Amino acid sequence: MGRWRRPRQAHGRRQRDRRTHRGDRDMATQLRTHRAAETAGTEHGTVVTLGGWVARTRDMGGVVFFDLRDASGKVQVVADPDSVPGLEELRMEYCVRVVGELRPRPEGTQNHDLETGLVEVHATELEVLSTSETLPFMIDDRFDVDELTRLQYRYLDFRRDGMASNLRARSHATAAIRAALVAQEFLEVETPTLIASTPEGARDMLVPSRLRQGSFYALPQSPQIFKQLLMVGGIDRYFQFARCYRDEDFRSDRQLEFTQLDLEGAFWGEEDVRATVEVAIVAATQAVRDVTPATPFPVFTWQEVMDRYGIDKPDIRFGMELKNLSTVFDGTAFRGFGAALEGGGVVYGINGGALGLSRKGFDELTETAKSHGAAGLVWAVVEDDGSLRSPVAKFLSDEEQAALKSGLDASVGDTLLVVAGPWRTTVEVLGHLRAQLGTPADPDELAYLWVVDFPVFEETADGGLAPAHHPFTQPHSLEDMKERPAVALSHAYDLVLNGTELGSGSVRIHDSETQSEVFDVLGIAPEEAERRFGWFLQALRFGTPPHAGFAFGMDRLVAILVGATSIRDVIPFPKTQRGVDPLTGSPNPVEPDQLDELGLDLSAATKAALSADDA
RNA sequence: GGGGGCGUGGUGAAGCCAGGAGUUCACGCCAGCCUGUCAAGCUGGAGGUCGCGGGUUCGAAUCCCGUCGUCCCCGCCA
Repeated sequence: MGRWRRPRQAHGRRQRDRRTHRGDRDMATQLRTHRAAETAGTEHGTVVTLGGWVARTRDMGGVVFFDLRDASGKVQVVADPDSVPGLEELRMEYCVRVVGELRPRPEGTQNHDLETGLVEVHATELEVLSTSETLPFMIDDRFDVDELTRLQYRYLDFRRDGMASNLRARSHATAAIRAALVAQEFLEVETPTLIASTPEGARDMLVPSRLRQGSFYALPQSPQIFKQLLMVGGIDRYFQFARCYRDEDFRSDRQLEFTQLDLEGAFWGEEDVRATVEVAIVAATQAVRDVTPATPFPVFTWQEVMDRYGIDKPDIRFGMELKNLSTVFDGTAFRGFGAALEGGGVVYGINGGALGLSRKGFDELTETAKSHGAAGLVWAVVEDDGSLRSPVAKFLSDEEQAALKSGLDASVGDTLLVVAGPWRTTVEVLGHLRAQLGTPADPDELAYLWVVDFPVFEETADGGLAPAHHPFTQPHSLEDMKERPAVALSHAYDLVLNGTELGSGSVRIHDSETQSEVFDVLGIAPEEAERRFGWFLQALRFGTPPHAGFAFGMDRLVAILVGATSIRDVIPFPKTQRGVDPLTGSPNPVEPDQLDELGLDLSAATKAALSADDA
């Protein structure tokens, strides 16, 4: 151990300092003996010293109450202004130290909404440790505050119960995962955050090099290659809470920098990965929610979730599954369906339940469907007499209407939504509608699931094929990949929770021969592969063990576990949608000298924009 | 890159559609009263360039155009 010793803070008891017992009143003064929440279990009559913030003052004239809040909770302090100087000057969020006797509250004045509501501290001494300016917002979750203001004063936001408990939840989840993995003999290994840029994937965050001007580091989008090198190096089981960086546009569940639990194991296949990730997820869920999700999590193939839910990250807390109605409309007179079927397409539908939509509502749904690529949307409402009210009812035979109703298990009042077209587009359109219309019966339910057997390629906007995962993913079959790329599958898998993709992983390619061939099929020329990944291909030539791994987003996981609508609520200092930290003002322009040192010069347009901002 | 919501004393909102004096509500702030409150209560007070710029109008927080900020969504995120 070094010579720095930290006072032990566990259970709120500060390690006793010997000098206090000698009666020193200077630096050795014990600033507090108890934390606020501990007063509930402390013997009446004890003289306690508390340190914390003035949450609320209630000045009755002859007697003053205030709530003293610290990290553990709150306790009421009561005092007589004649005997305790400074009491009437107290304002919200003053930081104070209070000495007083712990007493039971008089009969009838207990506060059962407060954990410490049966006691109160009768103050004999009050010291204002520091005062507070008028607050920009109330330290009280009952008041909604604009998020920008919260971010500008994030340190005050932390004093509010919501953020404080989110930060605790995150810490507990992290600690639980670490403990669970260490118990399974995983090694926590750090990997660099200044690495080489590779063009594929998300946009890299770049850091200019001073020692090699004109060259740049990239911040990692993930520790992918490094953890594979650890496997080559015989580390066997690796994990890391890895900060990752992707310079793409923001969403409520996306930030420039985010944290993944990254793990990898040697001599592993898919089942080993799933079992281990489940251990980590269960540990985190228990730590935050105090519930134990059933394991193993359900496993779906990609094909199955697309066909049943129209999305690769389904929320299965509610039904409303997609149904293939193609056979129902085989030979139909309705051209909207008939043309799609004749063109090799499909007809799928969902039962939206009792939506009670107006004509305008249906128009909006139709717009949604079209914006996701549908030619149109057919809707039908089951009337009291069992007939269908629909713009296209007159084109559908009685048999087709009956089969539509039975195919979607429709009851009176249900709204049926039907889309026709190419399979992929059709299911995705319905998947969006399902996600928009469906509501889980129990919003607290946690529905974890695996999606496996992703395709190797996915279709791009211009009809071409692009790799769906990173190029180190093991395909099911190299032959399929070459000969039937559109349907070839890979050993890639996702973990999904309540309609959110938590993370993904894969079985990796572990020999350079296969890796080279995959690069080739992915359209990366041998020379290019050698130039960019030569060192990695070289590493694979030294007896690489089969290995597989996973990474999931801690921000997303904790956000869902605590019920936050945005990961910003579980990130201490997040950035706004424009990538700005309103508290510190990052990113900011730098001095010309700094740029010179890096061999950089800003474009004329950028300089002009900067000086315009200054003016 | 595109679509949408929002921007009004320190804070949160209403006012905007249908133009007529910075009007209102709650919290906070300042002063006073009050001995059992706990989002204390009562009385009084201070505090705003209605994000910014332009336009329409006799007159703009309100209508129009632009711009900035923020949030949500599409694209993007191997």
